Parts: sequence; structure tokens; C-alpha cells
Amino acid sequence: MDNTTIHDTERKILEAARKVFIAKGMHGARMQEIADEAGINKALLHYYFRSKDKLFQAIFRETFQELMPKAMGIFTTEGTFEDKLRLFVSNYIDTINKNHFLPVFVFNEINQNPEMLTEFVDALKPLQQVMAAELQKKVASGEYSAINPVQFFSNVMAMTLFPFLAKPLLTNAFAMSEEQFNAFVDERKVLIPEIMLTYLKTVK
Amino acid sequence: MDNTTIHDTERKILEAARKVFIAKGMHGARMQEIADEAGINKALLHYYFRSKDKLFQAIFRETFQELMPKAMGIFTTEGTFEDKLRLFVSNYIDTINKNHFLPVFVFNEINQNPEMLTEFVDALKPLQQVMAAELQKKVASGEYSAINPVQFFSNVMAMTLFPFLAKPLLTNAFAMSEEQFNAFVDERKVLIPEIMLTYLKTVK
DNA sequence: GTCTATATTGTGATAGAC
DNA sequence: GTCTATCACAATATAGAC
Repeated sequence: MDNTTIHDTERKILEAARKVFIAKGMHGARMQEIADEAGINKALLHYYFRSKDKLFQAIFRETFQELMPKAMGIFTTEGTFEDKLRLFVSNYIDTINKNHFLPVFVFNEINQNPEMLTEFVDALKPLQQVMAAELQKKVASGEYSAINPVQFFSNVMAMTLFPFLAKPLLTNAFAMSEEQFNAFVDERKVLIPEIMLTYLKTVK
Repeated sequence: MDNTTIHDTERKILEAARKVFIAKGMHGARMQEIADEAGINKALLHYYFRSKDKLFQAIFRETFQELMPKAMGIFTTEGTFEDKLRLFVSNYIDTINKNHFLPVFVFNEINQNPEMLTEFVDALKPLQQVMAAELQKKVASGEYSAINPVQFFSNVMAMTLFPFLAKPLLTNAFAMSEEQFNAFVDERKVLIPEIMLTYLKTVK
């Protein structure tokens, strides 16, 4: 069995830990609950991962990567900037839609322990840079008005992630069913690019 | 001493608890740390508030209200919709700017315990309604294109709150100093209304 | 009201048999 | 590798003196 193979038990632990940590956070999670969820006992958790902290690090690492949008592919293929932006937002919404808890989990843990970020410091930069480069071309050609690329990037991310961060608030305040929430989020695949592109093409 | 007066000790406890809970969350916070922060001992915490949970509820209640924007005032005064929107975003940014941790704290706790919301179920509705009513007038007069008011509201909230939710990520990834972050946020007081108003006035 | 001391339970972690 | 049993300590909560 080579070192790329993950034991079945290890995989079960990781899946269980992921589920519990994301739902309860680092401090809210209990090793007992993770063990139960994995169908094993606590001792085995410590056998595979030395401590709760080590186990959490493993989960956080993979979860953080998951939240970081995979935009490089999209923005390096052929197509107009408009199409790429639409595809990016649509794909990103679909990704997060598979796990609504991801954004709030990651943002919360980062806020409580920003030192963790040193490991991932470069995770956002390439994405923002490739988006910024595309944007710059359009600005240079006079098609778009100038905008701070970090502002642009932040707005796209903000509008894309917000419904998931505020899901309980939105569904509660506006009495949305699960279906209505999904429709609401789906509508944004068109709306978000439309808002940002309208701004780029209109102002100045 | 009437029942509206809060004892000095009780106030000290609330301030300390607020600070610790917002920084560490419900599960990360320790009663000992709150007692230290307040300059008293643990027993007194239990004397004033029966349990950690009760103390947390008190803090969460006041903090949640604080995050809910005070827009009624703004949107019921004289002035154009444009001006009101600009004032709203500007004021809201200033409010949150006083405590960056507020949004992530509230969103995280709500996600981990959505039942808490039953108590606040109506907190967002009036704000959104007053905004929606203003919006509707402009749509009816043909000045603005139609938009789902909840989408509009979500986008304004999303863009306003996002920098605070993602602060460690942004400052880290884009190597922002505290001053640069403040300038970045400040720039958004103009940018966010501009983006949304451009959309309303242009599309369709 | 405020303190010290203590009870009680929860929880991460380890020992050691199999 | 996996389990049961247990340790050690952290953390909430209470008793009781002042």
C-alpha cells in the first residue's frame, strides 16, 4: 500500500471531522461526536491524528482550498471577459451551493485565528491577478471605465457569497422555503455579472 | 435605584462579556476570561447571570440589534432615493467600522444556532420594506428598471459587509496596512451606491 | 454583593489488552 | 489497527463565609 493510498478508516475520520467541524466550528466540535459520526472510538482519532488541533488543521486546509474559487481555468480559456465573468459566478455559486456552511465556517475560523493564513497567503492573489489583467485590457482599450481591481473582485465575491453567509437570516426574514432560496440564488448567476458589467460599461 | 439602572458591576460584566464573546464566539469564550476582563471573579458572573448561556443570550441580543442597520430614519426623511442610499451605505460602513468583528460573529452564531432567530424574525423586514417601497416608486415612474427588492437589498448589504467579513483575507492577500484597509473601505461609500444606481438607471 | 473554596461534569488525550 | 478503561485537567456551576 503506497503512501498515496488513504486507509478507509482515515477517510471515514476525515469525512466525519469535516462534517462536524464545519457545522460546529473548531471550539464547538467534540472529538466524541466526530468518532460517533465516523463509527469508531475516540482513541482511533488520536491514533491517526495526534490531536484535535492537528485534525482540525487537516480539515481546514482542504476546506479553505475548496472555498477559494477555481477561476484560473476559466480566465485563461478563450472567450470574452463578459462570458468568463458569467461562467465564473455561475460555477462559483454552484460550488458553494453544495455546502452552504463553507463560507461562514472559513471566515469565522480565519477571524478567530488569522495566523493560520500565513500558510495560504498566496491563495487569493493569482485569482485576483488573472481577473485584474483581463479587466485592465478592457480599460486600456477604452471599453470599460477604470476601477480598482481589488474593489471589483471584492464586489463579485461579496455578492456571490453573501446569500450563503446570511442564509438563515434571509430565509427567516423573507419567509423563503428551500426552493425559493435556491431560485433566489440561481437568479443571481445572471444578476451579479449584469450589475458589474453595466457599471463597467456605463460609468465615465 | 430603579429597575432601569444597571449596576456598575453588571455593566462591567456586560462589557467584558461582549468583548470576549465577539472575539472568541460562544464556544471559544471562557467564563474565567470574562471575569478577568471585568476585574471580578467567576462566581459573580453566575450571580448576575445564571449561566454562560444566559450571559451569551444577553450579549447576542444586543449585538444582533447593532448589526441590523438603522435605516428607517434615513429612508423616512426628505431627499432623493440616491441620496438616501448613499447616506445609508456611508452610515452603515461607519457603524461596522467601529467593530470589525461584529458581522462574522453574528453570522457565525446564527448559522450554528438558527433557532435563535425566531426572536428576531422581524428585524430585517421593516428595513427591507421601507427600502423596497422607495425603490418601487422609482420603478413605477419609469426612472428605474425593475429589480427584485430582496436582490437589491442583498447586494447592498453584501457589498457593504463583505470587507469586514473577509478582512484578514483581504489585508493578507493584498498586503494592506490598517490605513490602506480603511481607505479601501472608505472608497466603497461612493462605489457601492454608484454601482447599484448605475444598474437601476441603465438596464432595460 | 463579593469573595474563596469546592463540587461536578465535560473533554482531550493516553495506557495497555487484544 | 482497534478497542475499553482511565487519566488529567479544563470549565461551568454552586456552597458558604464575610
